[in-house]
Amino acid sequence: MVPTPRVSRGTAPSLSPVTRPSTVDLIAVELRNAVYAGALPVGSAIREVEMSGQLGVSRGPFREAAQRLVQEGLLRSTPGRGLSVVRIGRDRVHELYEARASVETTAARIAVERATAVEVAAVRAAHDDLVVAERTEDARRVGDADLNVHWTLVAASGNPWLLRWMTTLIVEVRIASFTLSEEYAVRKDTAESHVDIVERFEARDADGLVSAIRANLDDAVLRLLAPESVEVETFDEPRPSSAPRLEPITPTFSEP
Amino acid sequence: MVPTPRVSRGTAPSLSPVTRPSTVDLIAVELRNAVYAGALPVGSAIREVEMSGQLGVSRGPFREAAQRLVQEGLLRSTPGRGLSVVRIGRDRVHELYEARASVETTAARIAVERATAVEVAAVRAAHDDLVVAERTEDARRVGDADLNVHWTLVAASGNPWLLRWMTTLIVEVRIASFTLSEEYAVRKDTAESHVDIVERFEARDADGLVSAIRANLDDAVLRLLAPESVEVETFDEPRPSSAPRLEPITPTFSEP
DNA sequence: TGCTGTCCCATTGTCGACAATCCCACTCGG
DNA sequence: CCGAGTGGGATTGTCGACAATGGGACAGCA
Repeated sequence: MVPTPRVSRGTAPSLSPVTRPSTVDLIAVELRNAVYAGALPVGSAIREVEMSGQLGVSRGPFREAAQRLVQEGLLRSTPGRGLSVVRIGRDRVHELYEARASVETTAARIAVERATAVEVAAVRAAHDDLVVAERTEDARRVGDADLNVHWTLVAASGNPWLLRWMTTLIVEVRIASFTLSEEYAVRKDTAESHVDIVERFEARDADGLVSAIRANLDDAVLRLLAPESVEVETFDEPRPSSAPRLEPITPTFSEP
Repeated sequence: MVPTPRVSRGTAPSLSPVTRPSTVDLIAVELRNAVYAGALPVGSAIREVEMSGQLGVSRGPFREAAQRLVQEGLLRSTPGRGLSVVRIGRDRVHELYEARASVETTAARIAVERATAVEVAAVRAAHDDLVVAERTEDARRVGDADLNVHWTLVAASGNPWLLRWMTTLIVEVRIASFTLSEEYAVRKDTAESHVDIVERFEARDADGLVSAIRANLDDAVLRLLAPESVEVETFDEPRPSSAPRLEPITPTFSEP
């Protein structure tokens, strides 16, 4: 599941403005998760009737939500041919990680300066999850937890722009992984260096944290581009369910 | 007019894959330009029937294009209330420029390393335009040219992610300007520091270039947040035409 | 006079339908 | 046997229509 930014009202007035997600929001989240999870294979075409049917909505709202992912660069829209999941091949990995490093290092410096105790704790917690996940040897769980550490760190910066970009980048990293592994595999991307990241962050050591992040990302690029590393674990069953099944959208009136 | 990224095939095979913009693409560009030009005032509601009518399309494609801008953060969609142009007030300017600095400085270092001669020349040309624009004393033209220098520099990095973000950031900077100036003004941003930027870039001096950019952006933030600076020029006529007029979409089969 | 409740209109959210386009399999001719 | 031409089926692109929601004006009551 892709972590999604939550609007956090900084101060606490007596009443905070109520905000509910639109149907398009819900569909977009569902779609993004589907791409992230590999339920929609990279490069594959997306049939609107089928998808919108599974979500329990008509093609109209579905197409609107899809355009959001097109803007994000996760989907591609070819005029007469419809939608398809993008590929991120070898040639683009370097640029992807340049962008990712830019966001993460900037966020790191800001977070070191301004993060609250609970935000620091959140990063630590995300790292704990990663450690637990690593024990399961489940490559996908590890990948999720890995990315979640990075996402949580960016979230700790409190910068909405960086967090928005990071939310998309996470999915693109996964797409790159899928693309390079030739058919729906998730690299077993265990990284020692995450310990450094969390420790440098807790120590509020900006330069050290940036270095740790850079090291981690460089390592990730190497693993990704390593030709058929043995460190890769492939799933015969690419998708959670054989058919790309999306949860139906129900106008949830959720209680906080 | 907002500069839009052009897909540039790096190598030159005998034939490059033909690609044409979808209708949604065209509408999105038109909408983005309208926001950028202030034709759609910040905070104002957007009436779908009116807008789509002016563009000569039905509400369907228009709504799809609008969702792209929602994803960018330029428009806001409130469930029962429809679309409106976002505001970027004092409290968010700092974060906006943090994000902008991240993109621009990263792009700068990459561009210094990898930019070709023509890309360097493009930045120089953009700067020349700025100098010319400054002579006209037209605040909006100066603003356009100013932002275009920065955009061209990011484009010179060749990184699609950075360029995509920059394309949105430019509009958000303009939105911030509109929001803070209380009704459709464009700050007269004299650009001494732009000379440094171009010179450091031409000299391929990465650190110097980054410093120049930082100085320029810090200066811009100060100008923006300076309470009612005298350096501001306000237009009584906020919009190019009194009614937000959008160019009709014609399925252009454009020749390169 | 000030507040509450109600009605109406404008606008949005959603859907189904039609036409245009594209892909694929088949057929025909060299 | 291989290529181009052709037709059918499926899918997308676009539109108009209907129901639902929200905002504002007006009337009623304390």
